[in-house]
Amino acid sequence: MKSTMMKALGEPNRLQIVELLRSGPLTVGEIAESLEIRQPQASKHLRILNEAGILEVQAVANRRIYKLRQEPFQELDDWLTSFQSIWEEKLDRLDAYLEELQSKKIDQEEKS
Amino acid sequence: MKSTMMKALGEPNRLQIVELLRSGPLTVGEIAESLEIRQPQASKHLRILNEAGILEVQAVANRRIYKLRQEPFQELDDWLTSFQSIWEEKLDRLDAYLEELQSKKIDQEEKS
DNA sequence: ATGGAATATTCTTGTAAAGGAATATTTAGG
DNA sequence: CCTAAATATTCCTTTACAAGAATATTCCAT
Repeated sequence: MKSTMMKALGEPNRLQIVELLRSGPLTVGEIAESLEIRQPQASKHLRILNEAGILEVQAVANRRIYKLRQEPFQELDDWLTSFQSIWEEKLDRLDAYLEELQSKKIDQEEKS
Repeated sequence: MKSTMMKALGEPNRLQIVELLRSGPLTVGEIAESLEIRQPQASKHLRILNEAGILEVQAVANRRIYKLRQEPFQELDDWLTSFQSIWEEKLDRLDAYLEELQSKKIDQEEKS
């Protein structure tokens, strides 16, 4: 679900992790060091991002290499694109809406 | 900040409000009714969305008409677009990364 | 001015989420 | 086997957040 992804990215450290991973895959330790947070917190944040479908892991010996998955970002982008088309059409129809309210009010007055 | 917007949209009701407002401006009461939540909760969620810069209000007599603002969505879209270019380049360079790790390991062995 | 409708705010309470410290797990190397 | 490194997990405490109920505010019509 989109709101799961949003929620995951709503935490500043996690958004920073995503920014970091834009430059390529990284290990937990590298991420923790970059963000200046402790390793367990890094692991926890990575877990949440992973469970939200934003990341994927590859185990290499001792290490875990995390990288971004493309799909969720693609999906989000599609969603936003679907906004663009509507933008001019419906969004700024405040005038129309006000008139609508106005006519409802008149109806109501006619009844009384 | 982007994470503020994400955080705001990370709450399911609030994301639904945004979906609703895609069809045009609405009053608090209409939103509450649509989402089947109580008016005070609707007001609270709208407040958070508003403070995140996602909405704007127009007072008309008794009512408050909320509508989407374009800018934050545009900004988010730009961010996502900036992902696309990086996508093929750096993201899937796991091979390269592994080799890098490998060479570091060799360095280390040379020292001992 | 009074009452009612629409909305916002406050207060409280339950629950989730984040950080810290400690501990468990896995893996490679000796 | 034993140790050290990298990572994950658990437990605890504190903070943040959402829903509910009640109340305040604003505005219009009478």
